[in-house]
Amino acid sequence: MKLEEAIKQKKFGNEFEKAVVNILYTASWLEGINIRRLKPHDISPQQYNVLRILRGSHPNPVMLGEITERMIDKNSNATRLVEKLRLKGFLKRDICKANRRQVDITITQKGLTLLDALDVHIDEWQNEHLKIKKSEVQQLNELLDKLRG
Amino acid sequence: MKLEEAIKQKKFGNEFEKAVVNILYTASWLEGINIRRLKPHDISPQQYNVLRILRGSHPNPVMLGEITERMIDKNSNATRLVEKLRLKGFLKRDICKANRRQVDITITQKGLTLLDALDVHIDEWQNEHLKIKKSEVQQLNELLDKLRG
DNA sequence: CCGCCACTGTTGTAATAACAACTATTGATT
DNA sequence: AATCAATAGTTGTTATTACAACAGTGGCGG
Repeated sequence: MKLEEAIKQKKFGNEFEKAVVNILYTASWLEGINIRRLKPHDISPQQYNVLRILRGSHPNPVMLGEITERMIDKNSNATRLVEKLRLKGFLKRDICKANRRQVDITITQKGLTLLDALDVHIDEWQNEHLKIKKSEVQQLNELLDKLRG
Repeated sequence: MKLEEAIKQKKFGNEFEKAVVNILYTASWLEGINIRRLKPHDISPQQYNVLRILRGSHPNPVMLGEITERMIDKNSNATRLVEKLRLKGFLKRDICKANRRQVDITITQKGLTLLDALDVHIDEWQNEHLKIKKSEVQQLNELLDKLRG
């Protein structure tokens, strides 16, 4: 759907302004879809993001600060996200013996199983919601990378 | 900057997954820049969004529900955003006489002045942060519109 | 009219974000 | 070894979000 219809705005100051609104709107739209996808599993998009970072370096642990650096939304508070996931049994937390300031986080089997379950329908999910061809989506990725400089 | 560097992730399941992350990351990045731009004026991005909607139909009022429909982030609670802006004197609220369920919102001169002040440096702001050519940004807008279906 | 349902906003709440101040640990310097 | 700055996380606080329940108003069929 055209952005103009989605937010019922006829015109924008210029294409750049429109792009800013378009990105923010599309992100909010995706976030909503994502929340509904994750809700049955009782995790938030940020918690999902943490688990995926952990899976990426499994079986090696990731220190807390690195989680923050690698999160999509850097404003999330990794300490509290990790604690919530720990309570649900999706990861474990260990104080690093070599450097006791540091906290090593490792995803558990339960966490891996959850991610696997979420992966199963990922293709359908993409086909259902992302109405764009593969060549176009590549181009989109390039443009977004370029925009950020 | 390439997304892979920004979030230190080497590879993605496919280009679609990467696009989702890329859009969310870029939106979070833009949101951060926007917060810093608006902070000196003591308003949030959502409050800014409301004021711009109101300016769009000024001098005609906009009913509360229409504000919600037209907001970038539909999850914001328009009642409370409007109340905050009213307390700062940027808009006025009137119960519609023809239909007393309805609340008509109108931007005030003070609100218009604030938006004008924010408009002044908008071109510089775009040039400083959005590292992309006009033809490309048009393409980006088309791709985002298409992606949402 | 009366009852009912759809419409328009409001309010309550628990969870989360935003931001800053704080503690603990380490390494470097003298 | 004592001091100091830098590093790594934690905690506190206020504001905002997400979601749902609620209340008032208007329109319409009987």
